[in-house]
Amino acid sequence: MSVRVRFAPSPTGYLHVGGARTALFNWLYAREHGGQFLLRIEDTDKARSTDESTRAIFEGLNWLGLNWDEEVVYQGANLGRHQADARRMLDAGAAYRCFCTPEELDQRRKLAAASKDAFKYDRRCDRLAPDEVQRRVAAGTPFVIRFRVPVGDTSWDDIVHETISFPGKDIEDFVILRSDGTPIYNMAVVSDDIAMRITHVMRGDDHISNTPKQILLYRALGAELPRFAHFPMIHGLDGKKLSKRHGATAVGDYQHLGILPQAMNNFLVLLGWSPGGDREVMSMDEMVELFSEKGLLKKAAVFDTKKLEWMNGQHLSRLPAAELAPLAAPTFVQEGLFKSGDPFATSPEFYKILDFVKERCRTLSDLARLAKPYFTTTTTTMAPPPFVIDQALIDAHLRKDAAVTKALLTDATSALEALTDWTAEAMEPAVRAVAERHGVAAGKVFQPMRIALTASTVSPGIFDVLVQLGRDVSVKRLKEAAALST
RNA sequence: GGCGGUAUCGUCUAGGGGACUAGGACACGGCCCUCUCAAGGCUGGAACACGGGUUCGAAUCCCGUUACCGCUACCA
Repeated sequence: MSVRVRFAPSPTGYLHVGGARTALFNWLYAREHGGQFLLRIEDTDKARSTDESTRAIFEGLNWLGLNWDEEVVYQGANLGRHQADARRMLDAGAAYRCFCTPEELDQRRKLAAASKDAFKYDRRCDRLAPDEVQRRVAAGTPFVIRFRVPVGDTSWDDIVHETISFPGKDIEDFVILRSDGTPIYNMAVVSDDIAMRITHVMRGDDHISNTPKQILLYRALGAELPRFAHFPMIHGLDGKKLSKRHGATAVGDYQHLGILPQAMNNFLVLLGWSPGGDREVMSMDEMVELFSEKGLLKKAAVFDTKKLEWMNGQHLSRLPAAELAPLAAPTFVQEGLFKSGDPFATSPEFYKILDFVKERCRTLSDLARLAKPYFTTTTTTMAPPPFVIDQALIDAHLRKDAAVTKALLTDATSALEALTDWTAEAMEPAVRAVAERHGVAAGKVFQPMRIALTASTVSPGIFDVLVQLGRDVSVKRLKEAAALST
């Protein structure tokens, strides 16, 4: 039978990195087995669910490239089936009506807590005489439907944990249908997973204690059991469950921080899974190729953004410019370097700039910042950004030892202008000779030149910068800087 | 409290009874490269939670303890 897995988030917030990791594992598992990866929105908690969250989940998944098969299933649309399944269990005697009110239950729970006893529903309503039950139903007394947990242990062979077992005595008769007729989580999930013909239920291990209940429901419904896999949680740096306190936790946050989707996936896939050996940086294709349930880990992992950034830098510098360009374009648009849809975003000129600076970047923001000085010609939608050197940089690099710096800059410029070949090979000896003539280290010329040419203390090798900028722009900037150096 | 899960450097992890003087990566420090910053190379510090077994031999298997995490709703 073909593998069918699903990612089933509730739309109560943005797509969390933990959820994204669960989605990724499911997606990878489906790809590994040539199966289907389905998406189900668990929107049965009307109070907390929002359309905005649903959209955010779609966006997050799309950005990560975790495309799903078939139509999205909205749990709320299946209310009728959930009720029918609960009803079926009631009719078959696997469940019973419970007339205890939430207030009564709450009180009994508190009582149990006070005497340090574990609270468990005492089944009093299951002992009601049939005619009493009928009388209360006829009288319109509100009731919930409770599942009658059978005696005996419930266990399963978990894909990541191997055998997990729960004694029947520790599972209470749980509610499957509320007094307003809506299903409780476990009921809805099982009903939907059966209807969607899910073969592998793979989720966070915070669902381990739900699993025996769900297994019981499958049995009562006469359905075949799926295989279960429970992935470890992702924690913050302090070892606690990842939350807002830890800063960015939504995948969208990382997208805006300039993280590449493949780097995000690569980082996430290593939280709870290992290909074995020393393998770390992988493309999506390699992840698909390498992924296997064999490497699934049991231990909770800590989300370390430092490593994510490093990972992003690795992907950034390995990606061919043509592939990087569409991912980077939105950041350049945001930085005002060209407008959305500008053909420049797919031009060889842009690719050349990207290849020129990408190696020294960790995020897309770094990329845009470092690339800016090389936007020297008009794109089809924007004029080149104004070239201005920060006053602080001028003071620190151009006006310190102003006389010397000015002479160095002027002489270097003349030497360069005299060159017939505008190549790094021709420039280097010429500029070094200038430094030598002034009796200073070559770096004394290079750094002011760097400021002059890029308005930054950071750039690729200075002669490569000169080549990239071209003769006219280079000479112009050099002369402007020399003028500033007084 | 009850039940369940987990336990290798600060973090992600390799390891599956002898290959372990426990390997790699991030982070941190040093050195090299070098015109800056990255990248890269070399290098330093840094871990098998504890206690019992089993075994000739345990990071690896078993038991217990401890710690941490999760669940314990007419939430999902």
